Amino acid sequence: MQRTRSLILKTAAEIFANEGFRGTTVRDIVDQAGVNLAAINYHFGSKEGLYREVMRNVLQDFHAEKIPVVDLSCAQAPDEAVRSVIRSLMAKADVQVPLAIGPPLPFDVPRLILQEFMSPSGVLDDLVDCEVKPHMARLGDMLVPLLGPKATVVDKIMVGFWLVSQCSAPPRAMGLLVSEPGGALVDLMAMTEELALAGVKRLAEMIAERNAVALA
Amino acid sequence: MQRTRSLILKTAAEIFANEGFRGTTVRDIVDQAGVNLAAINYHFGSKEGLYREVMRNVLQDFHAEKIPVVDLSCAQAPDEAVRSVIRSLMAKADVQVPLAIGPPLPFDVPRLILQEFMSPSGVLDDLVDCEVKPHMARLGDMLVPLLGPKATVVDKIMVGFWLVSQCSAPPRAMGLLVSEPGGALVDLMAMTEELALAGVKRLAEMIAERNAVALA
DNA sequence: ACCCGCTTCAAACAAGCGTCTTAAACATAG
DNA sequence: CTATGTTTAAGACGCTTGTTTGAAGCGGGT
Repeated sequence: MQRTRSLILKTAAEIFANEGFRGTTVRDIVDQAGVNLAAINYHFGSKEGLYREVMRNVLQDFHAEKIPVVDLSCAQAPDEAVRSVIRSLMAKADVQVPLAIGPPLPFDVPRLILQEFMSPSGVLDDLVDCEVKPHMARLGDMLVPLLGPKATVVDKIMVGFWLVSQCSAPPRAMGLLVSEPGGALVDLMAMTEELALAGVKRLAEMIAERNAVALA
Repeated sequence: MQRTRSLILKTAAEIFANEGFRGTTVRDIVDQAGVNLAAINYHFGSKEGLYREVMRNVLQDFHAEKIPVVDLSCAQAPDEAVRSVIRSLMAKADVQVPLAIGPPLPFDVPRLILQEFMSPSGVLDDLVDCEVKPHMARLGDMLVPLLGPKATVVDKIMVGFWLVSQCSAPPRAMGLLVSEPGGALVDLMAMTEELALAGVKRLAEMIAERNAVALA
């Protein structure tokens, strides 16, 4: 039975996203998951092993859910495709957004990734090249008509990284105000979507422009 | 002589910005600062007290260095004023940028703040209203011509928060690629500046627009 | 029934954490 | 000089951390 295993994975992803790798304790995880303390080391070898597995799963879901958008709509309506991805990236358990593709992930994926960006654990150093970057490049693929034919893989990865950071940090920062009376509540997500869309298009333009002059 | 005290403050700010509050140990700080372990509790009472003091100092420098820009240039050339602030915000010890105003702070201020955004320590909960938000509002003041006369304090704070997050998360995320051959090295900061400028103006427009319809 | 591999459990482990204590050196001002 | 405020030193305090242990529980096959 792997019920305990998946329970740990689900709970750990949530807490890792909230507290980061170092800020999370294995006892927090097992308490919230309602499993035994030793289960983590039994199933994943160590806290690091669990973190690796969480990231692997996240990126897999990431991959599976985001890719369909690319092919179907980048021909005519790239804006709406990008918007779908942005909404997906912003999907969070306690801030539900209507999604164009697939069910929302039960935790804040970009936050999980951004936690790793902000204070790298060092655990994923050997995984980032073969796991993380390819998935980010997929996000950049969507903007290939904007990036131009000379876009490198690095360009696409950069766009993906930018997009992920964009969908987590700004809404989190601004979200600290929603408790205020008169604060922008419902339009926070809409604003983020608008800004991310405009920004990612502008970023793509700048990259395309740079590649053009580099060519000459 | 309070040499030890200021040495601790300087070193702590750096490590807090890199590792976050929880990821930082007092022994890391005293080792790197070359001072005695008991010095932290002597001068600041506790690790939390040190963290509070670091944040207080950061926000003061913040205040002192950013405000002059507002008055002198928001009349004719708000773009350049915003750019100055953006460059200041991006200032980092190991990524020097030419600054329009004042010397660069010796550590990554927006990163320090964003660390707190991403996984709140709970230490600053009582300070955020009377310390953090006013300073963020100052950043929003700069865009008052764009925000319109109906802009609330909350609007300005939101713009400030957005700007801070914008100057740390995206360049950090994209910066993970600069080691790659063919990656965008020098233009990373320029791109961030461009995107942050365009974004903050767009954000201000959206807020002004919302306030306009709320009025009607 | 039995044994078997897989899983769960409470308890304990060593190491690291923030903090506190006591002591002695050092500086500076009155 | 004395007196007061800093700084260093070394050690220990509980507590939390990630990890390990050995026994107990479980389910299926012969």
